[in-house]
Amino acid sequence: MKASDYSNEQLDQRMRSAGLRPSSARIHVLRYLEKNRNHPTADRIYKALRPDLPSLSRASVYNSLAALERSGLVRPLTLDGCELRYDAFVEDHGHFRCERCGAIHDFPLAHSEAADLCPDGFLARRKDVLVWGLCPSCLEESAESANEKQS
Amino acid sequence: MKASDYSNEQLDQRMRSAGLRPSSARIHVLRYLEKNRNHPTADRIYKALRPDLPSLSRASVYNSLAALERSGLVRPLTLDGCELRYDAFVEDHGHFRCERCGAIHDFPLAHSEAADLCPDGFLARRKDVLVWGLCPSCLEESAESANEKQS
DNA sequence: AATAAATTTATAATGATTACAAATTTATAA
DNA sequence: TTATAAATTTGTAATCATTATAAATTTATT
Repeated sequence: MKASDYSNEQLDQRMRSAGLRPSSARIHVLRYLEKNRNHPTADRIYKALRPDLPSLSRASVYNSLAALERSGLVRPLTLDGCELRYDAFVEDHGHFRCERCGAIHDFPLAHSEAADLCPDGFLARRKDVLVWGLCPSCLEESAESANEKQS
Repeated sequence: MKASDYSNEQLDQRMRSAGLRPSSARIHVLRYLEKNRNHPTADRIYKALRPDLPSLSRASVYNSLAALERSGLVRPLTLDGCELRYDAFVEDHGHFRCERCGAIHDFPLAHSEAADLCPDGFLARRKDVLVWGLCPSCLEESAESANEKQS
């Protein structure tokens, strides 16, 4: 993504073509999500924007996220129990959460998988795939510690 | 599942072999989840058990669910934003939510899909797949109403 | 610049979940 | 069985995320 894509004019245009009034709060929230692809919560976004926008209210962040979601510019996801996170990457993709280090990795869903990921006779519009397990570096570490025990 | 599987002795045994102390609250919660495969929330379970167990507290339902989850006897899932649901069917499977009628359908994950559902180099331990869309009967209805408009 | 409509703000309310300490239940050993 | 220690349950208060609300502000339109 080019730097110019974060300009107000660019975001303004994208919101207009999505049928959304480009208010100040919405622009800031969307720009934050474009720059921070780490699935932040509403509260994290609020706290991050606050220093530069002292008048921003928590409710505006929630309102903006709801509006952006309705227009398809961002999508919600749940990683832990009961807290919504948001993602400006709206194409279908999977999320991998490492049980050891907690890191989240995005991964693509191959077309065949995505198509099959739904029983016959059902029409799939959107998919959320969340996989828990061990990421490569944690796998390596646990292999090493197993070796140490052996030798 | 046989009727005998709901007996206290059976549930008692399953909990013991999972390394869990078979307390009264846990037995009732697990039996409810075995019988009601509709992904109930903690509050739904609490309200359903209350009439027969007037002394049951909401906190015990939460505690029991947490203990059952730790032992792998039930698994949590999120269907709507911010409310945990529980499932006594712990094998990997997908959930389909109809955007029109709201019904939830469980569907199996084919082995190949399940195996591929994770990038190379990662070790998958558990998967959650949630698909939104239209179920067969709602698809049919929307096709009918489209026909009416045409004719 | 004036007006109407939509959005934001600040705050209160709600809903789900967790924390906590006292009371009870469960497991273990005498 | 009874005594004891450990774990669990209860009831309540506290917390955390989110939604509701009404007044103030901003945005789009005339």
